[in-house]
Amino acid sequence: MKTFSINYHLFKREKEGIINIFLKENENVLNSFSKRRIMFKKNMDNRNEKENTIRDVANLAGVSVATAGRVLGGYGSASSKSVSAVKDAAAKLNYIPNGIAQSMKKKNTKTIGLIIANISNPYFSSIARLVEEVLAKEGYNLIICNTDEDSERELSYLRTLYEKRVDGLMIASALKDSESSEDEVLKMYKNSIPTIIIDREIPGIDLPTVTSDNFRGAYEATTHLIKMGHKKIGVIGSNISTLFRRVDGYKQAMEENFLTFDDYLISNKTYDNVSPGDVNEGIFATRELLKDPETRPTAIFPLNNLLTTGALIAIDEMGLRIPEDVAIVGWDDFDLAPLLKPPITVVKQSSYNIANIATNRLLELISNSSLSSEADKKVTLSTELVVRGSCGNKAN
Amino acid sequence: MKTFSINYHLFKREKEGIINIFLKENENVLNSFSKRRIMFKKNMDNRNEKENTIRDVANLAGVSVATAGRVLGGYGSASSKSVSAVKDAAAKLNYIPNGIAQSMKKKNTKTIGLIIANISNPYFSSIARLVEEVLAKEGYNLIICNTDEDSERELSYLRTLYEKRVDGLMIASALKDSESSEDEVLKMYKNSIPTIIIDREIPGIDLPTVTSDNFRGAYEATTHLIKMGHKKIGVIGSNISTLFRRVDGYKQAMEENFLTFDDYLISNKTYDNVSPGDVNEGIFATRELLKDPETRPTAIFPLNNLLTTGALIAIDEMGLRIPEDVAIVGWDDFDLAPLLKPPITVVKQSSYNIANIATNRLLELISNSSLSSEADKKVTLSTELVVRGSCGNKAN
DNA sequence: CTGAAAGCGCTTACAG
DNA sequence: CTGAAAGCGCTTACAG
Repeated sequence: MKTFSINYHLFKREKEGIINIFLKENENVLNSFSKRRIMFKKNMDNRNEKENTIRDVANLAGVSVATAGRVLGGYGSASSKSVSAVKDAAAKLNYIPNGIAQSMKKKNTKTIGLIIANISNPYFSSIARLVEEVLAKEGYNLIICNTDEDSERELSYLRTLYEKRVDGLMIASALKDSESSEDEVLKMYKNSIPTIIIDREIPGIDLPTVTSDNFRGAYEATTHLIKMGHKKIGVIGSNISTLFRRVDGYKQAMEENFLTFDDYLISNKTYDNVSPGDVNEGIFATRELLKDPETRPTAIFPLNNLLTTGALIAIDEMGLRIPEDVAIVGWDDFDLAPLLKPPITVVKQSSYNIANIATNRLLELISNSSLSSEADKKVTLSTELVVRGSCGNKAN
Repeated sequence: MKTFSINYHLFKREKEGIINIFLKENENVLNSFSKRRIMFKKNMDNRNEKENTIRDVANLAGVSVATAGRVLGGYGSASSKSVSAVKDAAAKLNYIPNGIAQSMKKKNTKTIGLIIANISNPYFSSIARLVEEVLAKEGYNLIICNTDEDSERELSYLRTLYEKRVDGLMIASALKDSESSEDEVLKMYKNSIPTIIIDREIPGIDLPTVTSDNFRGAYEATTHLIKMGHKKIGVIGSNISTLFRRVDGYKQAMEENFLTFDDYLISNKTYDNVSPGDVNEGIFATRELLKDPETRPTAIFPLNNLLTTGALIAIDEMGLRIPEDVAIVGWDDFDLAPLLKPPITVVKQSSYNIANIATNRLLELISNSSLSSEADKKVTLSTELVVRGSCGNKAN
């Protein structure tokens, strides 16, 4: 029995059909594994063969690689004769430059990473939409990473994005307040990639930030409920740093109005297989909060959009009436809010502004390595309380 | 007045502070433009300086670059002594490999491109969510591109993604039926990047496809409305290829029931500054369709989720009652559908299944260069009519 | 197990 | 205006 030594150069000669002949001749001797490896190599080689490089273009145009590069890349100058020869050749070969090689030399990738909890959350998806739109105009592409509020995953994404040498990073961090001061985390963020933090600050990390005024938004919503005569108000929201700020706003409003709040009114439990702040958390938490007619709050305030959806589902399920049995203020406005019976009062934050400001600052950071006005390194956008009909009025 | 020739080597000596001295000495002579250029160069050099390469790791570990690569990349073998020396060195230098250079050699980028109409459309965002999740487990990142149903933008994205040498492509194409046979388009799609078409077929392009059964979904919904006694049924949806299929399903159902449909019942107008199939199109089209009590249909069927939202908004605005004044079947289920008064009947398609099947096939395509079963190259998933209360019953 | 060297496909400083 | 050559940071076939 013969042995076969299939070396690299043999593969290279695939053009001349050598591998095919080789395969035919020895069909029964080769085991299927090595056959598969050879086929794979063939496929790869085929793929590569199709790919014309700038060298092919230069050859066909009868100029040097340098000149071809100058014409195609628009850098340096070339005679009009060279220009047309190269352009013709490129068109004929259907040449598409290799951006990887370009990135290698130019030290940029024209790619930005966006790290968020969950792209199917309308709040994040509308941010992503706008970020992508502004970025696309400047020639950047967007890589999207879903953390599901898991900081492990966030760190793993960060590492991958660094490896890919993205030109910039926009992060709605899953890091909890306690985690953010760890050394390793800091190291990741402090690496030299221009970074903008959105949606929530990362305590202890000094980077440009664009957030809503979470504290004030929650404070105003709670104050509104109090004005409408509610004294026992429940909030829903677990382990996300934004929500901590909102809970603080709630507490402040309660205290200022001399209202006490028992612990059970602040629902911040996490549930198995439910990521923090998700619809199901809203459903489960609302059920628990409202199940006992004796102790239940007269109003609830789910602290983000998905929790709001969950709360509405649970309330409907339980057959409770809004606002007679329980009033509600939601977080984030949504198209159908005015159509529900009754229409839902919400705290509205502008994903449009967050995305726009953050993206423009990121672009500024990328081109200048610094922000023009250090003064407003932290941008806080005010929220708006949109009063509709879901809070009732127990005051009159 | 002196002239300055600041050459490359001078920049390289920035470490020794030469540029800083140079800048100080000539502060008033340099115009701000050249100062900025010098600062930029400095910044770039600084950035690069920080970046440790595998060469630095090898030097520190006292081994060759090849050995360092073998240890860090996990290919080939190395002595345990080398392994620990290299690992220590890498950790000490906070070494993060350059994925660009790796891609250059390995001919892959571990990146997939997803081309969709609009990531802020819940249908697409839930697809994106799932695609990203499956992909992330296999070590791929996802670049997201919003076309807004504009085929020009789609082609431009395609080109960029080819330049970036993504390993695979998933496309819900904005191409209209008429455009898809153009030569240039075909050329783009026929390039050697593994590609899966989702959501809608591209006529004339023979690539693996995963779609819902749009025809049948619309046929069933229309049939349901007819069974409920509706004879004058309007549909809403403009220039998107999926919607053409749905219109066909509607027509078929109407014809089978010997119902005539005037042209005005098929609302397919486009509006300025409104991308096809968007909420505003739903609002505008519904207003027109329902404005005249004499001619208005007794039921409407908006052909996608955003159009459905728009229709609901318009109906509410006009003060019409569902289903007494107008019945409605929506496309795509949504969390709040059961909570509206009345609950909305919808055609439900499974973004979960589309995303899952499409992603797994793409991964298969990437690793095998072909699909195992050519037979089911085109996968069509059935839809489900979820009957709630928005269709009334004129039949009794 | 290991190192020297080639090469991936570009860009660019240098020298005509 | 143009070409030869170096180099970006890796991987890998080859030869010890």
